Amino acid sequence: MVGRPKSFDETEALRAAMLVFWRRGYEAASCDELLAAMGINCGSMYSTFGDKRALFEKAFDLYHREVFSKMAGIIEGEKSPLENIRNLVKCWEKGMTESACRGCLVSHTLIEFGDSDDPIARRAKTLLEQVRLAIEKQLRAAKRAGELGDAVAPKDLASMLVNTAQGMTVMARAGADKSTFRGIIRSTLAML
Amino acid sequence: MVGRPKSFDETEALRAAMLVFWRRGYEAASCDELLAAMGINCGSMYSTFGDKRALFEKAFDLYHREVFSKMAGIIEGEKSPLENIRNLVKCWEKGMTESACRGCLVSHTLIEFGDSDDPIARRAKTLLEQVRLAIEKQLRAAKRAGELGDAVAPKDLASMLVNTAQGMTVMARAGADKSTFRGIIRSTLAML
DNA sequence: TCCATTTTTGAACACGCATTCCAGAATATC
DNA sequence: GATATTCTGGAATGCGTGTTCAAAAATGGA
Repeated sequence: MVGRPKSFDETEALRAAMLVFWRRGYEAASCDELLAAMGINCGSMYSTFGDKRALFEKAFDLYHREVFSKMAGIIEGEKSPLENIRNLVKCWEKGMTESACRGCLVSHTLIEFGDSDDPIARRAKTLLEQVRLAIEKQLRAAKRAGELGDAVAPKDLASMLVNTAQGMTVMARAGADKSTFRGIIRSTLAML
Repeated sequence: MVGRPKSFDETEALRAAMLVFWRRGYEAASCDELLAAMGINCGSMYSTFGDKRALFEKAFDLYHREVFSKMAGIIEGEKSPLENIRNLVKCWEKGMTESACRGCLVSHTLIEFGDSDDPIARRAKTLLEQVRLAIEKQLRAAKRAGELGDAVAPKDLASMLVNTAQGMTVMARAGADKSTFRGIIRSTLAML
């Protein structure tokens, strides 16, 4: 390989872009803002990632790998089924009270692209459904193990938990403070 | 007053615009789409409402009056405090399963304007906080009346209920079906 | 040192979309 | 019927923002 070497790390730039999309959503993230965060200029971005949309999809991939894989690991954790779900909820609390990027990129994507038949919307929907299914599976196991009352419907509860996570994205935009999130989490844990 | 009379009903046009904003959000609602729904053209719109932003604020007002006032009425209903809150949750279910415009205009507004110090964002935040407070008030009354267990924290539960409503806006964009919403509602009602 | 190759830089471009503008149309008053 | 006034239609405008492009810069190999 000959020629001028890249002056930036591709993955680091992508991560910086992901953080901007995470905070701002797709539309609101202007190229200027993205490029400033990535520390490169448009030429480099376009030759490396394609265009804004392609960059977003790669950022979405990264989010998928880093954030959702971590979540899947917690759901399929080593403790008892119910304890794993409780840990998931606690992990959400952490994300909402400690991280600078609060909320969820997937929620943003759904709000922005949800009513179109855009492929990225379908991906986001699938992702959500996978999480719901993983939670439901554990709740069923918890029920079998007697950790959960007979009256509880695993599917309903799983939908509700996913819904709670989505809600907190909006609440984060609403400027909800830490104590609000702690209250939401406390109430949620009270069901488990 | 002399001159050519308006060929459209102002309130009806505004309501049509509100429905578009409700479905699409502010940015995604193009002028073309708005004008088509309103049944007028840009000249009439600009002379009547100002510009797109002013139109949005008037639509937000209308939403505030029609949707949130109705909600406030349910919260301060005639039944017992807890029953009122249960009715509110059931009303949400109705909104998510029956209405063509699912989700909440306020949630959209928060997602789009939440991280700016835009006045419209502040209005949306205030609105949400008012609802939370109204719910909390009823939950306190319910607790005093012995309708609610001692372990329940009214503030936490109120935050959680508001959060649930916000979540369903995202879920609606995620194309969640009626049974999903019914499940969420069932799980929520199980706490009350 | 010179060439081939790839990346960087930032100004120029293109395009969509909100907005404006004005000629024409509809009404009330005189 | 003439005039003043207000509304309508749609083409034209302007602006913001994503995208392109060409020249300059940085490397390895001959």
